[in-house]
Amino acid sequence: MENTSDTPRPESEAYDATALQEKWLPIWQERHDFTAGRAGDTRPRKYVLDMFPYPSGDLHMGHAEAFGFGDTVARYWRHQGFDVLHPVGWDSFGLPAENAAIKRGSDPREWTYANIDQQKRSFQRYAPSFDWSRELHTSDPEYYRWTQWLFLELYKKGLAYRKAGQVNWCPLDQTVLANEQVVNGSCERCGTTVTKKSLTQWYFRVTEYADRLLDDLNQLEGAWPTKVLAMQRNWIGRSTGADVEFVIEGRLEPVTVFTTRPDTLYGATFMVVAADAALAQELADGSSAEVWERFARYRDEVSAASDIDRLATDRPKTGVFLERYAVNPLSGERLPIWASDYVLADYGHGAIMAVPAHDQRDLDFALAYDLPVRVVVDTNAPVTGVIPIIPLDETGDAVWPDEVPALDPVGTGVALTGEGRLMNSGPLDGLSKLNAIRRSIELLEQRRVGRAAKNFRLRDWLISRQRYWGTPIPIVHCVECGEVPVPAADLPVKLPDATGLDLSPQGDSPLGAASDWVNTTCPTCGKPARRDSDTMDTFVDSSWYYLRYLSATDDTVAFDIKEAEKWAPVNQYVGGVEHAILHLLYSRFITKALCDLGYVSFTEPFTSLLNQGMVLMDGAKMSKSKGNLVEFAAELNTHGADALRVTLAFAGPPEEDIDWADVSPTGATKFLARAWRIAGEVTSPTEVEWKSGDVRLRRITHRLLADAPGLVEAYKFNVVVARLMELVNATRKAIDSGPGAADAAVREASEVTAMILDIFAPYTAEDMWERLGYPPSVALVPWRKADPVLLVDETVTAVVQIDGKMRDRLEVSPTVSAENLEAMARASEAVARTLAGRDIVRVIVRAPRLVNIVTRE
RNA sequence: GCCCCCAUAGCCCAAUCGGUAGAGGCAAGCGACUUAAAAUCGCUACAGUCAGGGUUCGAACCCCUGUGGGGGUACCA
Repeated sequence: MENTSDTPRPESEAYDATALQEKWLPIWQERHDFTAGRAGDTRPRKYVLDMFPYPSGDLHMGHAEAFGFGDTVARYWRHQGFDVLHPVGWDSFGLPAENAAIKRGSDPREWTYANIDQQKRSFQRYAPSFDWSRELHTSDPEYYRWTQWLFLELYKKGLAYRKAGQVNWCPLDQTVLANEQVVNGSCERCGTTVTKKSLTQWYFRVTEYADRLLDDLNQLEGAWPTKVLAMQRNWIGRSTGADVEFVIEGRLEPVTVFTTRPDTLYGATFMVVAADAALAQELADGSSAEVWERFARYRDEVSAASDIDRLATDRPKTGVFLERYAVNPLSGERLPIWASDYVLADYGHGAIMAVPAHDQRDLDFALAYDLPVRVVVDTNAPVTGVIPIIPLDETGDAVWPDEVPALDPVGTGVALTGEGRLMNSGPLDGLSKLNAIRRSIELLEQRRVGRAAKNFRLRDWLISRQRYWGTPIPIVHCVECGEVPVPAADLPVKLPDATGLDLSPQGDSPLGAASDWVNTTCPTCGKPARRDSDTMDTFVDSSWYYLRYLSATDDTVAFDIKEAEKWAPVNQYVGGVEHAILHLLYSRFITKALCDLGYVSFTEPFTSLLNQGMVLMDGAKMSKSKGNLVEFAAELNTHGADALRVTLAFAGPPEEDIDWADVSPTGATKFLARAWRIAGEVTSPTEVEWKSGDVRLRRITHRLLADAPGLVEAYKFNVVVARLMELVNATRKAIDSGPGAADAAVREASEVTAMILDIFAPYTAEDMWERLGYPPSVALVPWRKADPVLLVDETVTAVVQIDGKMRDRLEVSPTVSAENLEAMARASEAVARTLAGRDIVRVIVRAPRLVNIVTRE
């Protein structure tokens, strides 16, 4: 290869991004520099992971951003001397492939793998430093075999089970929908209003881990975005209170209700059961024929009601009186029982005690049906430890209200939910809310009619899908033996060929029609049996993929425990906030389950998380229909990978959205060209003595070497790019109007530019490195140590303030003493002038930066 | 309704611990080079930090209230 560093290029030489890509890509593909975990490698390890892409169409700008950031982190750690595992794969099962197949009458496999080919080619040009030897596809039998293994492990532990339940149902597509496929109460595909249907489905028992999933979030504080932590906490939604048993007249078994306010038990004036719960039906069955009929009508209305109706929280409350009664376990009071849809069948026990005075929903219901309302907490009474907020007037005096608000929820229509003192509550009278909660639970426990309890918003994870393109559930249904797990030796249960199968939705999994496949023999008794024809939610595939990368080519285990010890958990996870709840929660759950099963020794899969923002265009999410789509391929062709990556990194903090209309890829190209040109202008030899170089330029170089690690680790990529621009500008100046191109500091600056630029713009950096006289690859160059001597300036500017206002500046030594600095400040002419006629009260000195003289007139 | 985040030049964004409001870019203007243009190089201008209050010697930064924007969630007892 021609060495260009000693022959200055003509001025007209142009930076050509495309040429650099074509030059270096084949060389890199030969070198495999990013293979991680080579035998004998003793470097410390880092695992940097991007959320793997779903292969639909080509890569888009969102991919460009996320994978750009992930690669910046990966390359950075490599420069810092780590053996970095940075793998990539494909989340290649899923509905879009199936939809495309139905539309064209083709095989989802073909569509998927064709897209993967295209995305892979784009990726290679974009040049993230992936270890391609670990590439995986969740739709490969060699992958989903281990997803099936995972299912069976959970099954053995009782964490995978089948139950009948209400599921989202699209009446047009005749299929079950995942929660995330229901958008505003409509099917995301056809727009039909989604209804509920009762079906027997497979679930993972996530709720068993609810406490740990919630509590362990504290470990991630500071390492995950606060927003994601908040979303997970809300989603899990733990609430504490009590289970209270109510005897039902004419029924043997008491009914248990959950409440967070057992203190208000004496204020309960009726009971409500969920209209779609079995209990409601049972109570109606035991009532008069008239009630039974009214209830049946109401129940049918409710089940036909769409999610759209349910979404309207302000719609009037409805319900049916069942003409049955419950007995309050503390007061002995007789409470009428109603059925209503504002009580949810699958939360708590599907029944509540209604305290209309202190719960807004109960109050709304009571007002709608003219039910009694009894206040049992005096929210005007002062409570120790609770500071009442009294408004202040302009002079700072307290403004006491003319009259205390009346305790009248019926009149105001507003329930009293605040702090207060108990009243009308027998043994609880006079207690504060908190103490009354405690006391009421004691009373319930003494009388064996209740106990402290907690409940979660989180529900078990429904994993069955009536789809073809997913991981088959490895269970055989036998008339004799029931559910029988497929023996490990028979895995994988491979998907049958799609040809000849009707993939269009008809309410059953298409696999059920593949008679050669579905009909089998029972592994236990050998009699004819049927395979489970559902496939798993693709979130199961992605819940453990980070472990498969560690043993991607091992066909004996899902992942090697020793490899997991070495690499996992993931040090840096990068991906979109759209997965803030589902994927991350599922992955956390699976990790905890695998920990309990003894396969891993950690409980959290991703120790730190970066959520990149979205790439917008003209303030809006990009879409073809809006006509504001920025095509990744087109941008890549026009500007090249480096300029694209620099543009995205430079646009702002990575977690914030980027409006493509606000940024300038041509600006990025200009910067890259300047940096690259300088590398060609350097005339000093590679073995030049750094110390001989221009100190001013060296200071800038070394400050960047010192600051960049902290900036990268704080995800301030935009600042690092800005600082690189500053360095390049300074180098340019040194060449043109300073010590000139032959100065050692110019070479040093250019080498450091190339080394750091590699984390954003690998092609340009690699070519600079060559122009500077070195062989590839700049990606493997160790981070150069900043010289501490160069980090200290000869002089610093000290600011002299009087009463906080800047009055003078002094050039002082960075080691100036507080006494000297104060004396210099007092000696300043500008200071003396301002100080005339004022008494000095205090002097605050923060050497060497600041003196503040505080005065009094 | 509840929860979370954000607000700094025309625009995108910086500002380690509370200590000089400006690092960088875009757009703009001027100049050098050029027969000219592009490219390149150089120079210039532009805000007092959304509003109001508080704490402090000192606030873009901490606290309170409000406004505007974005996101999450939705009858969870």
